[in-house]
Amino acid sequence: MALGFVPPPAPAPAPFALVDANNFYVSCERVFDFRLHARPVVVLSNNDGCCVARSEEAKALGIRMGQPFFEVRDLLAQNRGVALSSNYSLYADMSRRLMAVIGQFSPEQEIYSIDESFLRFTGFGHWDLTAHGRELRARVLRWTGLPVGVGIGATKTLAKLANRLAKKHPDFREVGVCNLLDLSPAQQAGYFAALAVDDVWGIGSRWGARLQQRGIATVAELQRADVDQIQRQFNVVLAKTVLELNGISCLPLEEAPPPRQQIIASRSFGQPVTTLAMLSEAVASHTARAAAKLRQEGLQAGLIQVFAGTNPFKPEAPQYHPGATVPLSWPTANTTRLLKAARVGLRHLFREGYEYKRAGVVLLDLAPVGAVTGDLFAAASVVGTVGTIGTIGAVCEVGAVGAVGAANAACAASPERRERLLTVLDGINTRWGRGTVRFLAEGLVQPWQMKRQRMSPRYTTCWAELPVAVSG
DNA sequence: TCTGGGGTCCTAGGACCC
DNA sequence: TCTGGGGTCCTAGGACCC
Repeated sequence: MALGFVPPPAPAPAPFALVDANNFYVSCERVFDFRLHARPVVVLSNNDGCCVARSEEAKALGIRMGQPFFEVRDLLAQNRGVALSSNYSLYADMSRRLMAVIGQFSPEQEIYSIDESFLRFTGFGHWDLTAHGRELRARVLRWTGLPVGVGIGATKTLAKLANRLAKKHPDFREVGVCNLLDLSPAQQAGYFAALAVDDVWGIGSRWGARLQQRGIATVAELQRADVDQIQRQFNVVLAKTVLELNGISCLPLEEAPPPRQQIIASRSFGQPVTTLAMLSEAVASHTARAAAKLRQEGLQAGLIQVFAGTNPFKPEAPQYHPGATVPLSWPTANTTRLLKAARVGLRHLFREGYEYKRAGVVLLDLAPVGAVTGDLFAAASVVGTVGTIGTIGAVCEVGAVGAVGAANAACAASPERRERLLTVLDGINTRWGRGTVRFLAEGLVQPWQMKRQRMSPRYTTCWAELPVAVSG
């Protein structure tokens, strides 16, 4: 017997695209310096330590992601290669432009990283998404100068995989777009059988090796794997990956970034540090940087962790990697209070007799300003709670370079005045560059600062460093 | 001589409580 | 002689990402 009501077919789930720039940092540099074209180029990590971006020519020389620079210096020199320090002001600004153009191709966009963006195509049923992807690619190149790859699939994981094919596979590399929805199941199976399992988003080398031990070496084999068994032997994350490979969407598009859980600021030193005084300067500098980021995002921290470490690549030297956690007596975004707390943590963990190579701070227990109860005893604490970590009364040892008087005045002043001082300080540093006005505790000479000897100009964010066009 | 930095999530195990 | 069990919270460690 037929029922009177036939439910309408469920709408087809919306497909995803993943767009990302090729060799992003290198491509940013090439936009402004034609001499970098058609030769090996690498961009180095902080401290000019490792290669974190490589041009195709550099990859062809066998230079690996994350490879120490000193290992490839000669090889690069022999091949007319160029190594550049990373220029984050430039990359962040280029990223902003890139994301704006990509966002013109769907109202649903997730900015996933500095050079990657997901799009979702809800209600694009009648569109030729492959052509849409080609137009995106052409417009990004025209408007920003950056080459991108486009992968399209039924889930985020499949879109990521398609993006990989778009960049690597000869069938797609020319157009730079791979749309899995265009392929028959048999064609798709052919490509997936040729891809290694650790080409899948979320599967690194460790799990790749473990999967291989269990006879799962290719993407096609992982796609056919038993989900429950994967969940038991690995975890729920990998089980979701298997579902996603089968077109069942488990990872939603995150258009608004989830609330941040922590802010980390740390650096390796340009040269080893042995004294508490110098370590203290470095930690103060990282704390000030983390605090500025905290305010920029409208957050307060309830906890600060300080850590330091010796050089793990020198195992013959005594190793020490301590950390200390200091709770704030109430949440704050005030640099002076955080500096005081960080200093307490550092004094606690510091031991003589080690060559420190790195230090940093983590801000935790983050909450939006206003979401947490204010300090009931703020006014009284200047005199009333000296001795407790982070009380205002103990903070006034800290001045500021270039604004010493103001900083000290504000330190003892009302909460409103202290807040205003920090706003002014942040404004100056945003306008004139980080460190223009800084706290005395951060040090004047800063001999521990990282190496950065190969920086390109901040072509798009600094008036003094704009590229100049010369005729003739 | 020379080896980055900033994030997230999951799980296991211990502490603690009733 | 004999010593529970379940729940929650926290942390450390391990995995992943770019």
